[in-house]
Amino acid sequence: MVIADNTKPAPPKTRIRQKNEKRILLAALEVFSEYGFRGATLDRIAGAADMSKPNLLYYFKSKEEIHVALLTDLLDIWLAPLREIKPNGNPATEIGSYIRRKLDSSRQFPRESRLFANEMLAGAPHIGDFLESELKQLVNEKAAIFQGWIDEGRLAPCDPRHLLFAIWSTTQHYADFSVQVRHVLGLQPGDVSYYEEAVDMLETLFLGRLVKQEINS
Amino acid sequence: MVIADNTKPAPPKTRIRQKNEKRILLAALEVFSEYGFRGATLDRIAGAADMSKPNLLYYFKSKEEIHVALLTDLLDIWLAPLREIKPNGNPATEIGSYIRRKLDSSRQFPRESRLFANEMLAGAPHIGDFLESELKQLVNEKAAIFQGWIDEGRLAPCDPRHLLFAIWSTTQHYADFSVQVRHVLGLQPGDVSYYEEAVDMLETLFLGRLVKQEINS
DNA sequence: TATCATTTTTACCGCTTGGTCAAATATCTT
DNA sequence: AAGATATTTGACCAAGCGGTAAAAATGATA
Repeated sequence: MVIADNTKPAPPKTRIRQKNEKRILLAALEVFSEYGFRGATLDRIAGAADMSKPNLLYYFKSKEEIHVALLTDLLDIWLAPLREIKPNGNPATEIGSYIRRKLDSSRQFPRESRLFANEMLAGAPHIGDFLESELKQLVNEKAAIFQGWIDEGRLAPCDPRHLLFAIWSTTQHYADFSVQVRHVLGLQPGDVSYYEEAVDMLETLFLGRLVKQEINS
Repeated sequence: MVIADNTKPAPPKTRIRQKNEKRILLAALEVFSEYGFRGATLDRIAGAADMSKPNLLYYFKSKEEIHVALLTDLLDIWLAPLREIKPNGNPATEIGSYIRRKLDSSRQFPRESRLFANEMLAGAPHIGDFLESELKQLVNEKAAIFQGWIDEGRLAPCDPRHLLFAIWSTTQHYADFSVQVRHVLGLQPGDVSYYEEAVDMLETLFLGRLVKQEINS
């Protein structure tokens, strides 16, 4: 659905404009995701985009406008894996592939994930509305699917929303806390060889049985 | 072990000094945990401590000194639950109580958790050393315990370090992403009634069996 | 109460910040 | 090539930044 925007008529997208807006957003993503909104500076973003600050402000009217543009793109990326969960499949398949999609997303869009994390840590000042409307609704929708499986005895009784929290946190951890992961595992920056181990671990955790049952003495 | 510090002789801790240092650290924790190091300002911290900026700088020589003081306290809090894992117990008990300790910590020290998260997101510029020495060593030590259980067949084969990642992320999520949790669950700020559900979920996840086995057609 | 050390305030500094403006330059169209 | 348009630049500004210096106020001590 395209909403007719009755704001200022958007300037025509020339070749140069398209290229430079992309460059700016990429640079801003890098800086915002590392330092958060307040910690990021236009000078730094302009520097990362290899562009003068007034030139940058020719394409985006303010720091906030850049941030909003990034967050807007981000929300689609963030929601996409969740939207794909279908009620038809069986729990193991659906949850398993959701985990893989989220893990893929962490690997492919680590900076977007950190941007999102920064926004959460700051108390979601820009996307609070999104959280309590769009996200909440989608979560309830998908939670209903899980609840159906629970009622059918195919899933252990639990609050599906907390199950979603667990999937989000474990998968996003590899993007948001990548420094920690790298240091503990002894990996170089950019090395994503943790991926297979992570998939194995999370499948064992969510789909298998981690701890064997023991008969206590 | 107390190390003799050959730095400037520390000023005597008067009543007033003790009280004000505490006030400053508390205010700084609030501000740093919300905006990160770069996004936090001395004016804001001074304001939150209800104190003039020069007065604040009378107690701490620089913004960095306050940050370091906070991070130092933080690391003890962060490591404490991990240190308690003992090789004697059985997997379910040890992992279960570790989860509960971490979840308690998230509930009791949410700002410390967010401070830590902010430092990670920024690439751990101040505690990188800690990560690749003290933390890495402790993780390896505890991972060896888990590995022992795996070898004995009491724990599913997996990389214990990734198991630790999963525990960290799921428990810290309730502090770091509390805005999201609150919005999705429809809770008021400060409402920690999610706690029991979270414990249940995580125990089912880590100690029980989430998904029932099904015979595929 | 006089003396001294501690604490607080006022005024300020140099630098960085987000952002503006007009002029200069490059690009597109005819 | 000329004119219109889109882009880039350099000079600038007010506010905010981390931090300093010195005086003023407060507290402890004798």
